[in-house]
Amino acid sequence: MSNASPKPDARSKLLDVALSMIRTKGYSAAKVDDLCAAAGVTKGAFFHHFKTKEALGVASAEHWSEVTTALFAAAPYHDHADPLDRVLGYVAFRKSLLQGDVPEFTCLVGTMVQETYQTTPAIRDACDRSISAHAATLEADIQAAMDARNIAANWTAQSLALHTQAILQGAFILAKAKGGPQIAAESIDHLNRYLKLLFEPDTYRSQYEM
Amino acid sequence: MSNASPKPDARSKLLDVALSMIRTKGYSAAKVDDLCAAAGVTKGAFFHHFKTKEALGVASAEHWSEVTTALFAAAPYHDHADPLDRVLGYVAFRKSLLQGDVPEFTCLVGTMVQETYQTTPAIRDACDRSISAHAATLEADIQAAMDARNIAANWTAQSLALHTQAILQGAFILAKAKGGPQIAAESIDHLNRYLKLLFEPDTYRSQYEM
DNA sequence: GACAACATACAGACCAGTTGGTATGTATGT
DNA sequence: ACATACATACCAACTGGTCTGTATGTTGTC
Repeated sequence: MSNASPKPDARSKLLDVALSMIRTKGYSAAKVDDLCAAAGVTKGAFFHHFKTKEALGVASAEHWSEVTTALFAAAPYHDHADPLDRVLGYVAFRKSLLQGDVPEFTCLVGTMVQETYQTTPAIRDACDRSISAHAATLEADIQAAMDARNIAANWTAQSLALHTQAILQGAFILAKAKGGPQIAAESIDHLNRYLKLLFEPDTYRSQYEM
Repeated sequence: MSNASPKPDARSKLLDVALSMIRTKGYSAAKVDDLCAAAGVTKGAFFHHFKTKEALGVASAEHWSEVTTALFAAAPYHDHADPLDRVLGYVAFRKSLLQGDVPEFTCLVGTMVQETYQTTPAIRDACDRSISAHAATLEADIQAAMDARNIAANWTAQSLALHTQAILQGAFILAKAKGGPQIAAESIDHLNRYLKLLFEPDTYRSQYEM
């Protein structure tokens, strides 16, 4: 999967174009000819690198994972000493990503899984791996925050990590329906509020007087 | 829109089939021929009732609104005297709907808007109307709950109502990725917890000892 | 000269939409 | 009571374009 090939050409151009086009039009509507034209390559090149269109779907999800993993690994919120600050920093970072047009900040795998979960198990599984791996990076900080505060709850760090992903995915759907990121930002604010209520209810309530 | 015609045939069969097939495969992958075969009608009938496939998409969203409006109007949670109980009852009702296979409990318009928001404004707008109208029914109870408890917050009833919809839409995406409703149910549990923390923090905390 | 990385052209299936019909009912006039 | 005109609902076959995938050729590199 991870190759140090020094000449990124047709394959990576196709993958980059796929990330953009599938987020814009969806997987089914992103036709092979469209992808080739947008990438500036021919169909021969496409089927040289990908056995089928489905294989491109799987590879796109894996490429998405690599791109986003690098993005989040480089983000500054990891520097906080307190794990809760890292969790809240993650949420703030997600909010800061809501820039540009809707296709630019929405999630490839969340889009793709909706079209493929019943018909194309290979793509669904690739999307699941991408979401779950990302949530796992957050789960570690959530668990550390729970341990640091001796929180004994009837929910798990994993379920909360996945819940944050659900909120983000749902926020993207609303942003698509409403044509802009504002409603998504408000949903992320609610997520931030929930996390503070869970981990620091007293501080939060005195701060906001509810 | 609402007609009391006593013999609706091909048109309503096509709409019912569309709700099911689009939720299963998505809008693009639901081909006109597939829809006709599943509905037991011919293509001539299809294009007699719908000028284009896009028109079917719009009509499907409107049909979805009618079906779901009736479902929620008949649900028992409206009977509670306390508006907060109605809100929490709504959430519990949503959780109780997570039955059967994934295509049976997921949302048509949330699925469809992801494929159409950039390419087909008429469908995107129909999806937005469906989501927003549903959220508005919840917003009234949220506002009443805020008034009843004199809650002065830096969030609005509308943003919270839409946030619940975001969580549900995102929960559906996770259910699709993971192949079952369990993770969606856990996300709805988090939503329930958030609402209790917002509206009844003291009761909630003594109850669950966090 | 073997192999990878392309390009070109095309096959065969698929697909949205059209055409030209039929069956049935209904409004109107006489 | 019946004829004419018209509207609605539907059907089967077809059209022209689109789509994924293939077959074959070319070029650069080790």
